Amino acid sequence: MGLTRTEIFTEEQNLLASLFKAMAHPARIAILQRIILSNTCICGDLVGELGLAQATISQHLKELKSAGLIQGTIEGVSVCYCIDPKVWKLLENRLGEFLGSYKGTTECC
Amino acid sequence: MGLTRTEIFTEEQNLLASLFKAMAHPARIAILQRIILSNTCICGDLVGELGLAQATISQHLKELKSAGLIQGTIEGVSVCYCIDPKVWKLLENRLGEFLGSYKGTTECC
DNA sequence: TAATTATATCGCAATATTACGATTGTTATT
DNA sequence: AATAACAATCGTAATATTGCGATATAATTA
Repeated sequence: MGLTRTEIFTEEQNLLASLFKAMAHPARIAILQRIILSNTCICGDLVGELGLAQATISQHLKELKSAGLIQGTIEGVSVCYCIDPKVWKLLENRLGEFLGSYKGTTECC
Repeated sequence: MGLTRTEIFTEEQNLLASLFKAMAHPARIAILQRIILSNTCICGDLVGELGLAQATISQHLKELKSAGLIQGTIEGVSVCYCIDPKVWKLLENRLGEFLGSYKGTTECC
């Protein structure tokens, strides 16, 4: 109990859910927005800008990274993060497909 | 501790995160897909089709409903669920805007 | 009215998430 | 080599999520 039964769902359903999950927190949305804004990467700026502790930011970055949404490369003392274009495109495609599959034509119940 | 600090984020960030959260589970993706497929609504069919207990399905439906993604109307003994077109459109717009704000032009770090 | 059918809700156990202080690495500077 | 700066990890507490059996509620049918 208390454990998501991924085995009973399709690859597609699990993939979409995991991508959504990675973005299902305002801090992670904020981080993504910040990275997108200054296309060139960032790092510990986030700690000052969002009002969260360094450990917390680092944890959120880790989740975004393990979902594949962002990449991190060591840049001297700090770490530079940026969007992974490939995964972002995949996200756009899958999401567009999913959302677009609903045509709000006929009125329902 | 252990509580998301929504007060430090923008309306937009919290909204996006909550919509993502509502879809951040394979069962809820499956439910949405199923509703979209047979545009006309459904109900307890889900219990037979997904391999989850009735109480669990009901709980997931509740979450989708409280996120505003679906509507439920009583239809005799059973309940008929369907997509809420307004919220779905809003979702498409906000999400498209968010995802589209990244232009994978220059290579980063 | 009683029985049936379909859903929702309650209560619980297992697991996951969120947040943070403290500590541990890493690299750069002195 | 010692120090400083930055980020990752550890450990922990508080809270949330997931799943299900059992029970409650609501509407139909016998």
